[in-house]
Amino acid sequence: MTSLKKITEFRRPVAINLASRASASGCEDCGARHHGLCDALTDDELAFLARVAQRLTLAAGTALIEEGEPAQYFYNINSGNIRLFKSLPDGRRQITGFAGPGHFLGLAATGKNVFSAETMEPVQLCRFSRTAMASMFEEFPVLERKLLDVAMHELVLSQQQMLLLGRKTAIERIASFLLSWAERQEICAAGTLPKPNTTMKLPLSRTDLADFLGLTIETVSRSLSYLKRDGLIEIPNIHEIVLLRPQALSDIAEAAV
Amino acid sequence: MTSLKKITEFRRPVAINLASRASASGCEDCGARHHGLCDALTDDELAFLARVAQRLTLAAGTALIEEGEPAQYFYNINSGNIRLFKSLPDGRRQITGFAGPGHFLGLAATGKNVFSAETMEPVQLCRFSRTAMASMFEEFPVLERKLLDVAMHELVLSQQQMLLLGRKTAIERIASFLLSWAERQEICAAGTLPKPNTTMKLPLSRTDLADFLGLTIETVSRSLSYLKRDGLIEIPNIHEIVLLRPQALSDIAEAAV
DNA sequence: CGCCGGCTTTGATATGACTCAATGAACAGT
DNA sequence: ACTGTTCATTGAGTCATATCAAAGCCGGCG
Repeated sequence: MTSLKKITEFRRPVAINLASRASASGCEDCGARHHGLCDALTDDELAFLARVAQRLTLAAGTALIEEGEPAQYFYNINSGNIRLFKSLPDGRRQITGFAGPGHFLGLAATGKNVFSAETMEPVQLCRFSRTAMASMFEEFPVLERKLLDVAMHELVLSQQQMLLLGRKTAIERIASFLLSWAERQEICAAGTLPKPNTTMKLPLSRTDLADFLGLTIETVSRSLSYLKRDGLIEIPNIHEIVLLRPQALSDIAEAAV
Repeated sequence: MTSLKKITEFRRPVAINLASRASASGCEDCGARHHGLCDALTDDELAFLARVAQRLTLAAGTALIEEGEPAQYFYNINSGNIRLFKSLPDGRRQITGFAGPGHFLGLAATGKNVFSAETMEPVQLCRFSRTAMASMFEEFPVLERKLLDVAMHELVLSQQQMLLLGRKTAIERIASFLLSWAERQEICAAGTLPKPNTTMKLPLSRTDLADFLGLTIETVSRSLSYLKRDGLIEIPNIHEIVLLRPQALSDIAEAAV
């Protein structure tokens, strides 16, 4: 299949959400509801996936993709969260996104990884070799359409993040992040606000938060304290946040005038 | 075609490079060499494109896509450059990318635009209606594969830009930009440096540059002056830059230690 | 229980980039 | 050539965030 070969040759590493229904990979939560992005996979597709996939469990803090290394595998996450990032030689780090249950980490079949990925907690995932991936696409060309949709969704998120990193103040970044994280956790529908007093989990360290928002941990901490003092949020513990006044957060996030 | 309908419903607005060879749209330069990303279109594809496309010429400064407005068309650029950006209510603006000859601006067939686009100079382009686009995909499903490739390439660029916006200093941003712009202009192959003393066109105002790099025009100007003083670049006129010492620029851009 | 080590919060100071302001250069129209 | 307009450069001062430093908190483990 020369045309197939071409695809894999040209495909770049990238993090996308396959939003597979369930699971070949055994994940109970990988419904199409993830990002509401594309249809669930068919049973045929799932069965095929089950045959070519390799299941793995990784401990927290495992580096599964390293920038600059040859890209060898595709991953589909079942449970747990992964951070994706790029680094500068002097150690500065920018987290470019997160991948959670249902997300898909596609790698260049040839070429090198252009970002790194580490598990933030114990992670269960399915790994596909280059050839398994290729045969999957051959078997189900419709997958490409689905991948295209999710890749485009990722691009939309990237553009939002560029606006945040390039033009928003520290407090605006924090407010924006909290709301977008709520959307990501499907606490609220895309484009809507969560209800007041909604509690959400936040499995990120302050360092992760800082590296995602282009700030320092001190500034992150100060901004959160500020929001807390003003009664917009509550922080019962380090991994939970209560959104007391989402509308007020939104006003800050979008710099409403 | 229900499946086709679904695609268009879910497709998000996004700027991608179709890298069409040339053209239905009459562009002499739209070779596959653009980004070296995917194969040229076949003659069949080009002929089909010619039938469904609508050719337009736009004056410099025309707003062709506005964030929040309903998305109606797909565009394929023949000549000229377009800036893509997002804005905050108070006027702060972040340019998220540029689209030049051969690039493709895809719009959600339903839904709203998530970014705005304006021509930076006179632009010739082809416009496709939602239905024309849909029939094109129906006719040539392989287009989706190509779009997937270019969407992934755009994601790679976005990730680079996030690192730049979140973690680089002003001078590093300028140096990075100059080199990536050279790559974009195909003055050098991806991943390589241009030859010393290479001259390149830079059809951006300082304001565009600032809004792309998350800086102010003053800081952009100062950083360029600094590079000029140190003999890394030459600025014969506002729309041209000579890269005297690309390696030195690269050392700054990548924060080599 | 109590000490230790890592992470977070808070405080004090420094600084890179922004803001405000003036000057300079390029260009269009008269 | 002159004038007005717009955009770019340069300078001076300010401010938001980074950096440096010191507590505070919390979980693990002896």
